[in-house]
Amino acid sequence: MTTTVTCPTPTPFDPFDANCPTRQLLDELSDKWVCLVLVALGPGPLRHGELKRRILGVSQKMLTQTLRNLERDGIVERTITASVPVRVDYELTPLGRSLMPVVDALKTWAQAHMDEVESSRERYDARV
Amino acid sequence: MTTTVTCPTPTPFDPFDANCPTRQLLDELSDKWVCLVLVALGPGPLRHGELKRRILGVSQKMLTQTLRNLERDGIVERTITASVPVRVDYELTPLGRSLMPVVDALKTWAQAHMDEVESSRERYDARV
DNA sequence: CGGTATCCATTCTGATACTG
DNA sequence: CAGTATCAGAATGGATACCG
Repeated sequence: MTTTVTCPTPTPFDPFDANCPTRQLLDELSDKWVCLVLVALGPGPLRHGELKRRILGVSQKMLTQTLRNLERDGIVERTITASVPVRVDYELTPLGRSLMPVVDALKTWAQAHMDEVESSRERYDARV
Repeated sequence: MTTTVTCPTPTPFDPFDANCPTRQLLDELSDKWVCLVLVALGPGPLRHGELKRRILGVSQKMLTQTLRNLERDGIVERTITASVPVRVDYELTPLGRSLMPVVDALKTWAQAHMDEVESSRERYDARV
């Protein structure tokens, strides 16, 4: 006889497996600019140039590349308004908004614990 | 006359500023292996080899490098037991445990929304 | 077992120039 | 304004060999 157990989280996806698609997705989300872009888009749509000015130090190339990936994943939506010059807005999709709290928590954690991390680094570097 | 306003979150740290230390910290946390290492250490201490077997596809070099960074930041603690051969355990510090829910949420999000992301990608790739 | 050091191919990224 | 194309230099990461 066979017994079937109902599991509360029946996800077959396992990022610990190198070949699971979630491994690659996690990798993509763990990108230098993803967190900042998503947090920046949290309050509402922004144009390319506005994003670039908000996220100091990002190059146009990297910003575009990051936005393209997020658009492809369905996390960000790109809207083109035909005008002269053309206007392009980026905003979070519902999927993107579901990710927002997560990346925002990451940013907030970094801000909240920066001091602790810095003093830990000093201690670490001192004893070498 | 000067009025002082008490702010609930008086963090002067701003990761949108390229020179803020949180920018670099966020960058470090957004590393390919950090999330997996922390999630793996969630349940309890693990040896180097155990971690390597758990996180399929990570090279010894990358695992060591990731662990060193996390140790330096005070997120992971490294314990050496003198024996033959030597035994090295890694475990989350209290600071690291405070970060756990965040990275776990990221991993869980990836698992929960992998299907949506994949179908979005197919749609995106189809219209090019 | 855990770790370091070295070598080397690959990838990444910023700068620059150019298009619609 | 938004974006693409190109190219050279930097950073990355894997493989390998070796140490305590």
